Amino acid sequence: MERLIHSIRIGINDKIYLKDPESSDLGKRIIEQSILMIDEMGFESFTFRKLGERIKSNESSIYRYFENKHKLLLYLASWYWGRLEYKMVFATNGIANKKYKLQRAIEILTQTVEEDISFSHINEVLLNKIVINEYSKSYLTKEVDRENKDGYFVIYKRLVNRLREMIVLWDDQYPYPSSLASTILEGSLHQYFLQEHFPMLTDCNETTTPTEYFMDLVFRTLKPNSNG
Amino acid sequence: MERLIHSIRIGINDKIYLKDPESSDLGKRIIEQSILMIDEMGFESFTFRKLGERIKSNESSIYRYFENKHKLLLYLASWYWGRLEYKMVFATNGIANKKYKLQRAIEILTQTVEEDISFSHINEVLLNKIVINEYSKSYLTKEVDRENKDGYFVIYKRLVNRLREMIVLWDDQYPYPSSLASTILEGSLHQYFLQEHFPMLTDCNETTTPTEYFMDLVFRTLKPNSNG
DNA sequence: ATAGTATGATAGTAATACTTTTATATTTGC
DNA sequence: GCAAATATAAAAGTATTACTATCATACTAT
Repeated sequence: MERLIHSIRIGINDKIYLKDPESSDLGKRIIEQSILMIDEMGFESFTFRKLGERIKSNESSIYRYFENKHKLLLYLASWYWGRLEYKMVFATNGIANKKYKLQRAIEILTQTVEEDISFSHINEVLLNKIVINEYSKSYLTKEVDRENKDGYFVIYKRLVNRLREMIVLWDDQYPYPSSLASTILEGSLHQYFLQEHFPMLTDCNETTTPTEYFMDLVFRTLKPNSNG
Repeated sequence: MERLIHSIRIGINDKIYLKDPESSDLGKRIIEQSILMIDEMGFESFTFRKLGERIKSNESSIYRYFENKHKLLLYLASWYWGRLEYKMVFATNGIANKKYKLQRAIEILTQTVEEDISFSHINEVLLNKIVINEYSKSYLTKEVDRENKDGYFVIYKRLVNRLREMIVLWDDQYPYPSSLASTILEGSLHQYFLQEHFPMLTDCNETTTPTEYFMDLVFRTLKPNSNG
């Protein structure tokens, strides 16, 4: 089953890139090394020139794949959310018990990637760290509405919506299922960030995970609906 | 009372600036116009050169007040959180009823600034919008630990902690008061952002506010403790 | 064998994020 | 009221960023 997960290709909006990085060796090196570099130096300090030096390729060649580093971040984020969506759908598919289904979803969505078990060029542990530290920057821009219209955030939106649906399934009387779903996804990244940099602002630590916090929060908040 | 609020000076860590912008006319123009410009063009496009042109001053003069635009953002954010802290302390001070106290705090912290009633150079409505759109960028950096150590986020941390204390006051059995407090503050900004740009991901709209959502969430989650 | 496509090397441009120097106002201390 | 100190302005300079353009070369597909 793990092998099956790894062989799945994530369908990313092809407007995000100029040339599909999955289509060539250079493209894959761009993705592989950009993940390592953004993790190391942060998104602000990361440049295509530096990436070019690292992969011993030319800056201008990288520009043939991505317009700019912002688009590359959107690509990485889409890949990450697509992967998470797949994991969630896989893990919850066929579960009849509504509570258990929602529990499994929350589990998957609020866990960190602990080890990179994939054989691909994408280091999922580091990609997870990048999403925690940089994802907000991909939408906190003046271009967000145009890019949203162009479908750059579809996967993320679909994921929030899937979670929302499971919330409604368990409690169809709860008035804020969309807000709760978006709070779980965004808040989970935030709790991981706080754990690392502002431990005083969170109860999450080595022994308590964001998963436990959100699991508790959700099931204190929701009541099972009448139809079981 | 409103007048009293306005006459309060926010005590901002003096390491954030090189020269106190409150100490001169030029300093105040820098703050005043930077708020307008960051709101207009977004933090990425905003530069000290452009600000210099706008206030008809010299770029190098602005650099005598702030090392760079990142520090300026930290200054604006600190001012905003300091102001909010003051409003919250003022609004909750002396309330004996623990539930009502917490309710008032959540109300203050999750509301937007609707109109700029102050007579100062700081447009609080726009500053509130800036915090929604840009605050995350001030801490999602590689320098966050050093800057945190230097005390650049003390006001925000103190605010989260004050909220945490009121949560504990109402329910001292709840295991995640810090996480809940940080979720409310951060999540509230996020819900406002979603309302504006991703309405499908939130239940907040013209008729339902983030305040209602979080008020409901918190009081579904917490149970009053035995000692009233 | 050749046409097409991908990549590489080099150079160039405009803007950014500053720093430095020097000149000119303005304030303040006596 | 004057000198000294301080604040601001003007101008120029530097390194880096974020690209774009041109041309050469290599590899690939028919």
